[in-house]
Amino acid sequence: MENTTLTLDKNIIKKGAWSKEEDDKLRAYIQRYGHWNWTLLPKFAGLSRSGKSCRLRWMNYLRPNIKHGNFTKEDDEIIVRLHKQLGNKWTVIAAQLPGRSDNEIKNRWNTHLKKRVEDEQTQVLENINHDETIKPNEAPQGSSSTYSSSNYHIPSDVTLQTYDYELSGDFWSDPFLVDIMSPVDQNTTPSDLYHNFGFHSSWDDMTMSEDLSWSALGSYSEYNNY
DNA sequence: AAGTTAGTCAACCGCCACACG
DNA sequence: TCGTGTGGCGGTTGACTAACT
Repeated sequence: MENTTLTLDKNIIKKGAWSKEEDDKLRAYIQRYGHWNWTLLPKFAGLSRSGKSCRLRWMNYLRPNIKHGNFTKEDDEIIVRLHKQLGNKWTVIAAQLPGRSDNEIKNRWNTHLKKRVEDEQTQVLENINHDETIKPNEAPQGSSSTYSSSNYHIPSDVTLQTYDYELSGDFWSDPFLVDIMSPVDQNTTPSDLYHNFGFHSSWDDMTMSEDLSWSALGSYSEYNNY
């Protein structure tokens, strides 16, 4: 008897960039049948891709209402704030930015925001050291030439907490350092935030109906008869 | 114009959690 | 309880492109 199992032949699994034809096949299949099983889907859709690859392509680029690029300042602000609170919980952060995929947000952080935050951190640290060393009531009288490099030191009792403050609400004018280093509520866990944000997956709406399931199974039969 | 470097981002990989038999 | 399959997540890679020399 002929083997009709759906084990994917790893020798024909395609990798790399997706072509327009592949996108069209995947989009058309999911719009008609839903993504009832990512592992089997590529077979039925006529794609030589892994289920994971199909899922990633759909989630990041093909699903309806997905946005690409053109991050606004507000988008960046949300990402930075949530990353400060949650860390690398990209899917949770993405849930707060409709139309954005976790992958895109992760890229946004890694290529733009991370460096920006680090630069701001460095700048604020330098300012802290400077302010602690040169206090107006302690500054030496006379010309600035009386300063020597030995005047600059990092006070042993200076901690980041000393400079804690509440953000004014404007990401583009607020320094990052303290806000990053000392969360507003130390008792808040990522789990708390996860639930407090009312996180839900937009994919709940994409759950396949029973009818579609049967349609897909019909497709399965067609496949096996092929 | 050609070569090099840096930045960007799509896609893959490995791991983990969960469901199910 | 254990083994297996699947979906999902985050880290990382590598191809591509723009900027620079």
